[in-house]
Amino acid sequence: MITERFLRHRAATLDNDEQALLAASVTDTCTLTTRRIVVAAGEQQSQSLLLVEGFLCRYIDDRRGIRQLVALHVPGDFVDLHSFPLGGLDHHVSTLTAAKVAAVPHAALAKICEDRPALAKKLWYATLLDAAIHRAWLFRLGRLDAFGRIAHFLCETNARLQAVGLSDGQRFAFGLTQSDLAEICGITSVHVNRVLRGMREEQIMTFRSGQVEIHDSERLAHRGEFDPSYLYLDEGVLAAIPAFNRSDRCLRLDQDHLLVEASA
Amino acid sequence: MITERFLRHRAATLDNDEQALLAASVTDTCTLTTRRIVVAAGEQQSQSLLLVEGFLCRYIDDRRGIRQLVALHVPGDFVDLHSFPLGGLDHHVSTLTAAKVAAVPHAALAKICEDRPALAKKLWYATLLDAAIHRAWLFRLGRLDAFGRIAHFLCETNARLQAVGLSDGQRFAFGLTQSDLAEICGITSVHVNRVLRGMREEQIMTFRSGQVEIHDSERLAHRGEFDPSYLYLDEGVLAAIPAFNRSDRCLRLDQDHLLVEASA
DNA sequence: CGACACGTTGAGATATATCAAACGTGGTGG
DNA sequence: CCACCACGTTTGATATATCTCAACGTGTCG
Repeated sequence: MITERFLRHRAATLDNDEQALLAASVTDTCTLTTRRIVVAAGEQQSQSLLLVEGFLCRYIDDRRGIRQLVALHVPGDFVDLHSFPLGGLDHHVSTLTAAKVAAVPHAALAKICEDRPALAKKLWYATLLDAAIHRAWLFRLGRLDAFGRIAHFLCETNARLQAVGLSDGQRFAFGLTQSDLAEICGITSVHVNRVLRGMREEQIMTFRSGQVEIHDSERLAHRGEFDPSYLYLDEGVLAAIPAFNRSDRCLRLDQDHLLVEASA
Repeated sequence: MITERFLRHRAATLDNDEQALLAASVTDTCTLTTRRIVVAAGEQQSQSLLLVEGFLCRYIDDRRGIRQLVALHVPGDFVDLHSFPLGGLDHHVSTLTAAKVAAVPHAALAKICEDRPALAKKLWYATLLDAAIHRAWLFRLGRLDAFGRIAHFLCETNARLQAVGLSDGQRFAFGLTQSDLAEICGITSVHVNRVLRGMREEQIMTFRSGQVEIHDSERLAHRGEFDPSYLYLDEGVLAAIPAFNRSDRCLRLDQDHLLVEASA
C-alpha cells in the first residue's frame, strides 16, 4: 500500500482502516527527476504530496541564491501536508534525487477533518513531528561545529530511514551530493569535504557514491550530540539507535520547574 | 478577553464565538517569575499554555548545558499547543521575563477537535505558523552572519509584536539580555555585544535597558534579508513592515517547477 | 572524446570564539 | 546611608574554525 510507510510513530500510528482511507484519497502518482522544484513558494496549493520513493527537500534562498535546506524528506513523509491549512508555502520543495510521489487533494483532507477527528489529529501530529525535526536542526546549526552538524544529520537520517525500513542501522542508500550536505549544515561544500575525510580517517563513517556506511555509530552519535527522542519513535526502533547519552547533559533542572506563584 | 491576541492572521482568525469558546476553556491563570522553567522536556502534559503577557522561550541544551533557543513566544502565542497531539515535549519551555499565562486542559482541546473541525483546523494552523518561524530561524542560523542574524531576529520580533499591538514599528519593550540574544542567534554574548555596538554606531538600532529602538528599519530588514511572508500576516499589518525586497533574490525558478513526467 | 558535474586539496583571509579583566548598576543587608 | 554583591555589559588580545579563491582530479554521459 502506498501509505505503508506513513507515520509509524510512538504516539500515532494509522490503523488499517485509516491507511486505506488515505490511500484511497490519492489521485495521482508521479515520478520526478532529480533536482527539480516540485512546489514553489507562495503558490496556492490544492493538494499535498506523500513521498513514496527517493529524497525531497524544502529550502529557502538567501540573497545570493544560495539555499538553506530546512527539511529533508524520506519515503513515507507527507512532504507538504502543511500546505493544507496554510494554503501556500513559505519555501520551495525540490527533489534531491529521482523520486516518486503520490498526490492527495486538499478536498479529501478537508473531508477527513470533518468526518474523522482521530485521523485528523494524526495528520496534525505528522506536521508536529516535522516541527520537532526543525528544532533539532536549529540545535544543530546553533550549537554544533561542522563535524558535529554532519554527524548529527547522519544520525538523524539513519534513524528515520531505519524507522521506515530503509536502513539496517549501518548502511543506507543516500544519493545526495556534498553540496547538498553543505546546504543542510550551513557550511561550504569544501568544508564538508574536509570533514568527511576526517570522518573516514577516524573510521567513523564513509559517505561515498550514494552510500552511507557507519562504522562507529556510538562515536557518531556522541560527536553529533544526537538524542533521538525528538523523533518520537517506537520503543522498539528506538532501542536499536545509538544515542548520545542524555544524562551527560547538564539539564539545569535543579530549580522547581513548575508553575509558581499566584493564580487568578 | 484573554484570547484577544491569539491568531490574528491572514488565513485564520478566530471569530468571536471561537474566541469565547477558547477563553471559556481556560482553567487557570498564572503569574511566572523570570528565568524559570515552565515545562520540562519529556514530561507528559495535560494542558497547554496561552501566553498573555511577557516573553517565554523554548530551548534545547547542548552537552555543556548551553542553551539553543528554538522559539521565542510573544503575548497571544499558544506556547506549547503541540504538547496536545504530541503528549510530551522534546525541549524545555522557560520564561525570559516575568510573564502571565493561561492554561487550557487537553481535554477541552480534545472536545474542540471532536465538535468544531473548523476551530481545530485553526489550532493546527497556529502550530504550523510556529513551524514556519522555525524555518526562518534555520535560514537565519544557516545563511546569515552575526550581524544579519540579530537584524533578522529583531525584524521578526518587531513584526510579531506589531501584529499584536505591542510595537509601533519603531520601538518596543523587550527585556531580554544580550546572552538571551546570543542563545537565539547561536553566537557568544561577547560577540552580540560587539554587533550591537556596531548597529548603534551605524544608527540602525539601539538595544538597551529593556527597550528596542529601530532607527532605520529599511536597513535593518536589508541586512537581515528579512522577508516577512513566512509570518502569514494580514495585508494591512504586512504593508507597515519594511522587508528585504524579495525580487532581489535569485529565485532560480527558470525551470518548469511543476510535476513532471509519467504518472501511474 | 569532450563536456560537465562532482570531489579533492592547498594557501591565505576573516569572522567568531575564548579568555580575562574592568565597569555599571540595581538590590540587599548591616 | 553606605558597602557590597550579583548580574549584565563592555573592551582588549589572542586563538581557531571556517570561508574564499583557485587549481586540479575523476567519473559519467552524450
